[in-house]
Amino acid sequence: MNIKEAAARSDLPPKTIRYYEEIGLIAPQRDLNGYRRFAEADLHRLTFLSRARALGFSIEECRTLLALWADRSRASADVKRLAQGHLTAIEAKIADLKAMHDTLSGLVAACAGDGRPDCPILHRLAPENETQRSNG
Amino acid sequence: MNIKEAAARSDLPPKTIRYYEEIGLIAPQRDLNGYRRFAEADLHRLTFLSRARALGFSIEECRTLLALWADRSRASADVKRLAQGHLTAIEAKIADLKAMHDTLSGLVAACAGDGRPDCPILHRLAPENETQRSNG
DNA sequence: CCTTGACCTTCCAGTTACGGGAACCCCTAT
DNA sequence: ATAGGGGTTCCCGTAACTGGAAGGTCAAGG
Repeated sequence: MNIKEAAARSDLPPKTIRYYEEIGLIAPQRDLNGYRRFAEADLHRLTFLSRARALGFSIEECRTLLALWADRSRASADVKRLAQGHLTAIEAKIADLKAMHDTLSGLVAACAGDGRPDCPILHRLAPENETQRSNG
Repeated sequence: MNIKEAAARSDLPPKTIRYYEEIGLIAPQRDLNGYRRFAEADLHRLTFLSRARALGFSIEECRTLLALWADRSRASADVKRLAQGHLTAIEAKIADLKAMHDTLSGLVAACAGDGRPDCPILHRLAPENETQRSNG
């Protein structure tokens, strides 16, 4: 199949597929006219990549996962370690975002949001009031 | 003060401060020797930026916030709208990350993590099993 | 045979918000 | 004079693509 069908079936944009070839994640054959020809095996790799990316794995993590997937003698411990590391990173990001969210939602709630200039959000950001900070 | 002290007092790296000048967020004076000279007003802007960035506002949002802060006749509604938009974006990111987290933590828990090759994580990513997917 | 339109190709630039490092200048103390 | 610890500019690299330009290919229609 050509790139457009591979894109549709893997749920990845053609541009992304070309990029994945460029960085060596896939290596489809070429037709005489230069068009990429995707075999089922290529499509499987693309689908694998699509799902791994959807779970937030980085490209380099995906590269490792692909290698582990291809290695019939892999240890599941290696996969688990990688996934656990990613999971921990996700948890850290969530914690960061939740802290921002808590602070910001309080400020938004406290802001009148009318035509007057007084605003607790700006007040919180302004460096005059060093004392009443609690977070940030 | 010189850049190092401004950096220490605003809790921003010198590189970041130079970058902020380059993109027009600050405009410190220069000494005859070419060194940047930071007045208190510059430091206030840097501190404001430091806090806004810590709350996750993008550079362009910070630019707007600085303008609103400087505008004594602003409407708090404008600030609130911007903050609310950012808050919504944060909530969307948290939701995405939580979805990843839920899927991934289930898979990690299900993986034996021993020397055997069988692995539910890879199984979930592999495109053979189209049916038993529940989340992607 | 020619054209149109939908494909495909490569290549280059831009995105976000900086960080690293080179090459070089300035200032103070010894 | 020299050593060190400032400062400066400039350029490259990051992650993972996306957009767009310039141009080749292919099937269908007139």
